[in-house]
Amino acid sequence: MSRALSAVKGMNDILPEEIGRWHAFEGRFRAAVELFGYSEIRVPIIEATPLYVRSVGEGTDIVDKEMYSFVFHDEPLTVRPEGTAGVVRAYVEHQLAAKEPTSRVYYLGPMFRGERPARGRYRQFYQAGCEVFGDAGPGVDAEMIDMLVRFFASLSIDGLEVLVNSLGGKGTKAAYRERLVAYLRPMQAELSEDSRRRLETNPLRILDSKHERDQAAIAGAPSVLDCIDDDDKRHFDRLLELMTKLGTPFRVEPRLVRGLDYYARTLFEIKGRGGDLGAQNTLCGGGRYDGLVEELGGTPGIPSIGFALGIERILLASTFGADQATASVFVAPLGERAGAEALVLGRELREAGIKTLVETRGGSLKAMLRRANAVGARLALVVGDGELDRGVVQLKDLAAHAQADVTRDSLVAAVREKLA
RNA sequence: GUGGCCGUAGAUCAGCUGGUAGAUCAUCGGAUUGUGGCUCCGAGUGUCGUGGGUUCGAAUCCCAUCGGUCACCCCA
Repeated sequence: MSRALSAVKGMNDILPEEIGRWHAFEGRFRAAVELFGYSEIRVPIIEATPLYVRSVGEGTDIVDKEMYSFVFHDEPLTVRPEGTAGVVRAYVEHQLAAKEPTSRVYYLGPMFRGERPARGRYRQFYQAGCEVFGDAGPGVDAEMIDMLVRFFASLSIDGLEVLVNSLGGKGTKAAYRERLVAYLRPMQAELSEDSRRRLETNPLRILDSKHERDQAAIAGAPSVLDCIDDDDKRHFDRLLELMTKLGTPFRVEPRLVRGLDYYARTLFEIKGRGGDLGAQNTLCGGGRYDGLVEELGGTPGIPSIGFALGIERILLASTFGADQATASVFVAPLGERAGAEALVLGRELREAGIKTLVETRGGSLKAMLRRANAVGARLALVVGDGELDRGVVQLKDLAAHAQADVTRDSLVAAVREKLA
């Protein structure tokens, strides 16, 4: 539909009819991660642009072309494209490292990236994520992945696929990068245009290319796992051992890389298949970013790991039901006197904690009862002149097709009993 | 950002090789002036995504544009 005013491309309204599933998801997510000791942290949606340039990294697509950046009173600002950078900034700024040995936080909220929208990919999209600071793993790594797999399964998402890899720490990451470039350079003529450009800017990303021209080159590329040092290797092997012990399904994918620079060591991604999920089937991505706290000015040596999951994608991939918001009681008044009384009745019921909808528009009784059914009410209260004169209300059990007059005084109790 | 496909009532769609619109569901009303979910009857709504062009005449052809979607890309 074309209107004079419409939402900005790639940004969507979440309407009342859909919000139930969002609430359901949010509730389940909070419950699931709080069980593991995570506490919510809320950080601003706008941060200084250099924060993202330094953490996500120059040469990444996010920083190079997808950020909503602007200058406000001479200050370069960016609407957050991801959640980790802001959380790390807050962790460093408030010196949480000095207050507790490890910190576990989670967040929930909108992120913004100027990509071309498609199913499961929007310019304003919602992520939920967790971060753990101060634990070098690999126990947390395994616990975190297992937590996610179980959480997704509880949401009845099928076809889950867990991919894990290790990029190695700072030193080995750089060494591998050189080795990869040395391998690819001789065959650069055969590579796709994008990959040729990335050879200079971000060679690791070439491994992730689905371009047909790149497949042969990628297949023969040296594996990161052959380049990582002994420490990294021990960490990774222990992670796999723990996941096996937990029974968490996984697949080692040596070509798994991410589009953000801060990752090091453990890297994982969880994909889904079912539901209405389209081509954008990565439900969750995460990994270690051991050097980031120091990079952003925090205490050196504080390790960290985290993940972010895409809420829209989870909603597309799953079938769990919405939180119900329908009214329990529908009040149908006939006439003006009853209309006034209906408001009073409604107030009494709500004060007793009963979800009540008063038909303030009036109309024929037939129409009102139809509406009572349509909104999913369990009980209807019919009030007309006859009832008012007798000091009663007609209490109707919609499912049972039964009705009885109830005195005004005993109404709340009678309704309670019916709903119990 | 590049390329393909699509865009008709609130929703899903029909409308052949051009003669200015229909179905189903939903909505609302009615079927003894106060009793519902089924049934029956009735009603309404559309600048046929938008703008321009071809034509006596376009939802139907052409161009552009916007939006959606798929692939690339990217990633959640």
